[in-house]
Amino acid sequence: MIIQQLSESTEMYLKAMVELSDREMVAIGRLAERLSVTAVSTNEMMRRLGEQGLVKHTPYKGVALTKKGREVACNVLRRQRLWECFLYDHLKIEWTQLYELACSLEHATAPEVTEALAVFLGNPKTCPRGNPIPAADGSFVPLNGIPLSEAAVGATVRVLAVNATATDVIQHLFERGLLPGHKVKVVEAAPLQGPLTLCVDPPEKNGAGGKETVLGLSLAEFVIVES
Amino acid sequence: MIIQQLSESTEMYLKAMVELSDREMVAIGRLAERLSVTAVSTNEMMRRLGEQGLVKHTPYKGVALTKKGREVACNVLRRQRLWECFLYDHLKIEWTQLYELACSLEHATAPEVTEALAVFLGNPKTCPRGNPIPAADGSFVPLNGIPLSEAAVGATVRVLAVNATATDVIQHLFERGLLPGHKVKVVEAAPLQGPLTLCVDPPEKNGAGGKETVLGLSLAEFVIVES
DNA sequence: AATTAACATAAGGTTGCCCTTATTATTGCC
DNA sequence: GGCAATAATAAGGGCAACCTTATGTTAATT
Ligand SMILES: [Mn+2]
Ligand SMILES: [Mn+2]
Ligand SMILES: [Mn+2]
Ligand SMILES: [Mn+2]
Repeated sequence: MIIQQLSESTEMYLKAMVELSDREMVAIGRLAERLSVTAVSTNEMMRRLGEQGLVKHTPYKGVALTKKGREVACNVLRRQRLWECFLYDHLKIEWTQLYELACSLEHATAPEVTEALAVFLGNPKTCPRGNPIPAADGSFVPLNGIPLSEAAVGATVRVLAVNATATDVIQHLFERGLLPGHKVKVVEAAPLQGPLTLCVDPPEKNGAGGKETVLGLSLAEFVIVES
Repeated sequence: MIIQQLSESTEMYLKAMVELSDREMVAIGRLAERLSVTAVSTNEMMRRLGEQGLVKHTPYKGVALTKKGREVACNVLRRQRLWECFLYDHLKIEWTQLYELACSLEHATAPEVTEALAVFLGNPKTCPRGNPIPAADGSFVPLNGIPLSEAAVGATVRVLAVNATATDVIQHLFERGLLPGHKVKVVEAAPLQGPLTLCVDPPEKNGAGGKETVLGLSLAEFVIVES
């Protein structure tokens, strides 16, 4: 099987699919929204990727990655998360910028570089945003957590990962202390899909005495906490 | 002055110009050849870059970088050579692959990353291929050397840099020991633009007892030696 | 069963960057 | 001064990714 170079666009569509829902079907609309592209463009692209055997599109149901597509997608994830480690640990880049900066590098990284980088970093298992780094063969253990938006009111949970991709969203979460390792107590959930009221604390503390903050439910979806 | 993101193509044209002849005019044909693109395409591109104020095209004379264009070009060079240092010194990537691998990364590197990388590397002045690394403001001291193809017969000179960009050419030169620091004695130059006969030695030696090799003149142009 | 939101598809466009082929212009050289 | 190489320009295309606007189609909801 000859693996030709895939375009940045192609890689981003595949990565978005695996990020949105590993192994399940993804609605074209969700994909389009995530990539800031119209649904028509996404449809076109899914046709092209279908022809290349990277995705399977079931009209009116959604798209799913094929085995080959998932391999590519996981490899993109690997590259992006390895770069996040490097940027954070060695270049001291701000946490909020990691996703965006690594998202450029990921498409310009040859396999030799990816693997040498992994060795250089000591084969890390997790990126600074808390997500697992797929192995060279694409395998990885998915996080065993739930979105903060689904945590029980009154519970105190630890943040495992932050899944947002837009830098302004990441910034917003960061400013409220919502980073991996921090403890969060869900003080209150406003009715009718209203915002959450939270107490957020650094790791040592317990999410009770910390600063209180209000977080929209759609943003809380990006924060993965232990279940 | 708002600096919008320039395309990879644009950056490569500008970089090729500064590599071919800093501050002098470059013939469209030479540029086209270097980039493996037709002269017509190069002409088109020069029109576009002209409209953006990055180059000045004087028909039948050649193209030259504007001040703005040269700034961009030097910044691309900086990124590429910093990456070469990282790939070589920290990732232990093979010397022959450095140019190609760094040439991808250079276009995906934001200013924050470039500067943090420079700090991480200790602000190196030279890349593993021997070329100077422009400072953040674009300034750099050009190498004070001549192409090996212009060295006097009988002379023993030290290699300062290797300027080739095609990996197979770099490989060819590498196999013959033509790397920065090595000593070369020009044993003979065949007449009528014929090949050079060389003795190449590692740094300690003196380019006399080393292995003898024959090198085409067009390849010898890529090897910069002290003048 | 009808309605509606989401989705699919068709059609027509744009932009960037590449190509070929043909024609014209310039320049350096014999 | 004429010739050949080089360069420029014109014209016509291709392809990947995007877009809008319109028109069907499906499926979930009432
Ligand atoms: Mn990306
Ligand atoms: Mn490049
Ligand atoms: Mn069309
Ligand atoms: Mn045209």
